[in-house]
Amino acid sequence: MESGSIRVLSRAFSILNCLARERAPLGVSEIASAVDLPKATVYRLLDSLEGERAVLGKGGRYEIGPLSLLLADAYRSQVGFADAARSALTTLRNETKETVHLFVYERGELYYLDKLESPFQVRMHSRVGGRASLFRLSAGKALLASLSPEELKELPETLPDEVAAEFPEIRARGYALDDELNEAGLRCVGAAILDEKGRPRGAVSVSAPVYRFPPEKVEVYGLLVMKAARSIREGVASLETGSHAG
Amino acid sequence: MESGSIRVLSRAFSILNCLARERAPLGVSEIASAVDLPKATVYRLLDSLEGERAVLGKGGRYEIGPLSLLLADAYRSQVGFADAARSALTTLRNETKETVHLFVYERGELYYLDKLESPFQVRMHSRVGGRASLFRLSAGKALLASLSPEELKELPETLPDEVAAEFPEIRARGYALDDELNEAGLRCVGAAILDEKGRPRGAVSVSAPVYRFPPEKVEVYGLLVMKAARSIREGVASLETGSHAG
DNA sequence: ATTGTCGTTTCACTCCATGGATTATTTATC
DNA sequence: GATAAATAATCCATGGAGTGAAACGACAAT
Repeated sequence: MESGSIRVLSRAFSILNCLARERAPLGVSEIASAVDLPKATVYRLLDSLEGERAVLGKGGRYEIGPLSLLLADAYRSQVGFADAARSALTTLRNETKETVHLFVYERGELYYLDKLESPFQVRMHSRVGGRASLFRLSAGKALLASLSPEELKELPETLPDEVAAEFPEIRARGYALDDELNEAGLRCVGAAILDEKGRPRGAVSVSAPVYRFPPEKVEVYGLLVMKAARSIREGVASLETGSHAG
Repeated sequence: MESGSIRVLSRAFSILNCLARERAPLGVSEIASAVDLPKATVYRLLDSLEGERAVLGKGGRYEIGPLSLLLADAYRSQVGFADAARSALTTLRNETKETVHLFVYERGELYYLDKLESPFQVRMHSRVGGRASLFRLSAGKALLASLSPEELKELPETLPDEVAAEFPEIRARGYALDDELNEAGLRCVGAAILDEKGRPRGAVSVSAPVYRFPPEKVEVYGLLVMKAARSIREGVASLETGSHAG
């Protein structure tokens, strides 16, 4: 249990997280057993959440409600580069014809902010809004390589040595490479999005199955990813530490 | 006060709504006065919300957190046509070079689901996730025109006669027109997105200032909007009443 | 008809959120 | 750099608000 956590709230959010995971309308009993709470309690919480439009009740079945859109839109505008990144991502996807990801870095953690799928149908089970690994993804490693030593020490998890060993190479190239580290048969390159002070705010990456992503393409895609990262930074009026929305 | 509403929850969500409105980091005191609650209470709620990643605390200032992304992504996938619509929206925007909106219809209410801005810089103060008027927007009227008489009676608000009077025309054309009704100097056309049973699930619209949207273009844009609505429907594997995500 | 399941409602109990007061910390002013 | 003002963070006695077992009603399957 966290330090200051109001029980009703953590319960309510565990229901929301449950609904977000399932992505399908669930009944009260299903939810109750999933979050391990009495039916009556879950029912009351759902009722209350529905009043806030955080969930949507459809004849006894519940799902995530439209309030989420409002909040996510606000979050995106706070991040600052989310909107500006859309066109850069589109370009990158069109240039590579592969799946591209946008990440945002918040308080030592990396989150999927957006993605554009490859036109080829290949499963990539990344989920927008989910937490991403700083150590296993190319985007994460590219981001870490641009942190100061002090910032590296403040990370929630300790930095593995083998990741730190890659930093000189990443800094020299400008992008990070991930060779089937995260997932077998998948290769990706990622670059950090830096603000005006050189601090990382997020990252971009291109991922593809190795059979479409041979070693000789690494350099090509690497440069494209860097170009995208740069254009995202430049496309934003201000990427100051306290970026406000217009 | 709603029927079954847990006080802590409605307070927590009023804080989230407040942060979403402001779109800038706020201090505890600012929030407390905005939502009219004691500072200590707001502080505790923020602390708890931060633990859930629903808000993000940055040195005494708080903003919406990344959990919103996860929830919104789930909501989009539940809606079913949100992802499929992206490419149809892009096409529509490129064809018209004007701002296009995507709406979702839920329980008698219309919500902004997505938008693509015109390359021309004209302010259109729509906010993704916000509620949209069923009676004043072309998209709303197009949607209403495709509802059955029984469904029309179940609407949260009573249908104005002048709106109902437009239905025959809208049904004949296949799209609805809004002549500066919603906002002076703004014209838009909208079409409903129907599922396999002919029930409306959402709508698409094109909006432009009248000086770029003369009467002779209404028919052209109207047909394009209809084409987009149709392609969104067809782009979705299943738009059944209980649409699940893959 | 019967049984089982699930959503909904009830209500007495008690636990937990409450908020005024206090302290710590940061920011502004001279 | 000392003082003051504002704000964030902490504490704790209190009672009202959330709790959940149980009962009810609706529906489906057998």
